[in-house]
Amino acid sequence: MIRTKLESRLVGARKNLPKGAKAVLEALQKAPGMLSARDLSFRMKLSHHTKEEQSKSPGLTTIYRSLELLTRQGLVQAVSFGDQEKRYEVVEPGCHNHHLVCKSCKKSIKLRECLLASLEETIKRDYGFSVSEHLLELFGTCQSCELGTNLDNTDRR
Amino acid sequence: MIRTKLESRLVGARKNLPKGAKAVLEALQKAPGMLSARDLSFRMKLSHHTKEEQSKSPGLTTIYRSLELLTRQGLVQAVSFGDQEKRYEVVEPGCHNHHLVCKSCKKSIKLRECLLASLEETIKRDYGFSVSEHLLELFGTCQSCELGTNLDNTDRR
DNA sequence: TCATAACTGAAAACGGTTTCCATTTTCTCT
DNA sequence: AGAGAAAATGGAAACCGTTTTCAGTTATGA
Repeated sequence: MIRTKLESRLVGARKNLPKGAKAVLEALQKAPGMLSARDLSFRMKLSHHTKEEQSKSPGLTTIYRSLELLTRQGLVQAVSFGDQEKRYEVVEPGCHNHHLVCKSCKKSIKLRECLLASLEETIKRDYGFSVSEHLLELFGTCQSCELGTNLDNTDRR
Repeated sequence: MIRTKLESRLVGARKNLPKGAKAVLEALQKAPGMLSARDLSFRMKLSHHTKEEQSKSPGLTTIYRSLELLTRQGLVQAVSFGDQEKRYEVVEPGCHNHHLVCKSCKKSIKLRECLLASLEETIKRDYGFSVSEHLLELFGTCQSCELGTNLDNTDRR
């Protein structure tokens, strides 16, 4: 069977990811929240133990490339908070999340559903505009920070 | 009367803006849409005619500082589309806008009202989270691009 | 008018991301 | 298994928007 690598990826999807991308996906799955590329690189190095092993974890370039690939495949979502740095998280294939980001403890809560899905037809009606993508992140204070009961200072984005 | 410059700014608000900030605000008011800092710098230079005058238009540093000041005062809004570059636009003091950004003609339409205002109490109820800020931009295709009737190619962001 | 605070701009630093390019790994077909 | 092609990789450099630094200028208030 003649089939380019690109083609088999489209068929096999996440089965035949390059080694680097697999490693990135795994690291991202283990992570407690969203990670920047640099965070990822750091965590992946730590998860190896000997110095030799550490040198085996993918370089930043590969991490960026893998994130791009995984994002294209819909396995990972890039999240932008309006600052320079993008964060990444694993998603249900093809789905996306929005977040409540606590400005105090920096933790983020995933919204259980996309608030905009229903609004997009209203927009089509009112503005004649077909929405295909959107950016939505909410910032504020989470319950435990508001009540002062939050004892966990982990900066867990 | 003893009053620091900072204090009088808080009182006089937009009256006694520094020269650079005034110029930036004016340029932003004249602009057809959102402008990046670099766009602004470019346009401000063009709006002066002789070489000598051009050298009088504020440098990039001052532009960034002015934008920061104007944003703090609520006269200008920084808009993030999830890419590197921030764009700025004049707003009704203290208000904010969201946009429908056409991926084809790059023009953006201001939403007539904030779609989230009503949702924020739902969020408080469902998640115990108090939203104080949010990021919302919508991307897709505007009516004239969809119908193929858009003859205007101006990249007017 | 003098002293101080505010403002400005050029250049350098910065931080996240992308590109370049030479090397290594993996795949595919015999 | 082996040869040749395609894909993947990593370090260094480039990039790009933004911020900082610092020295000089301008405005303000007593």
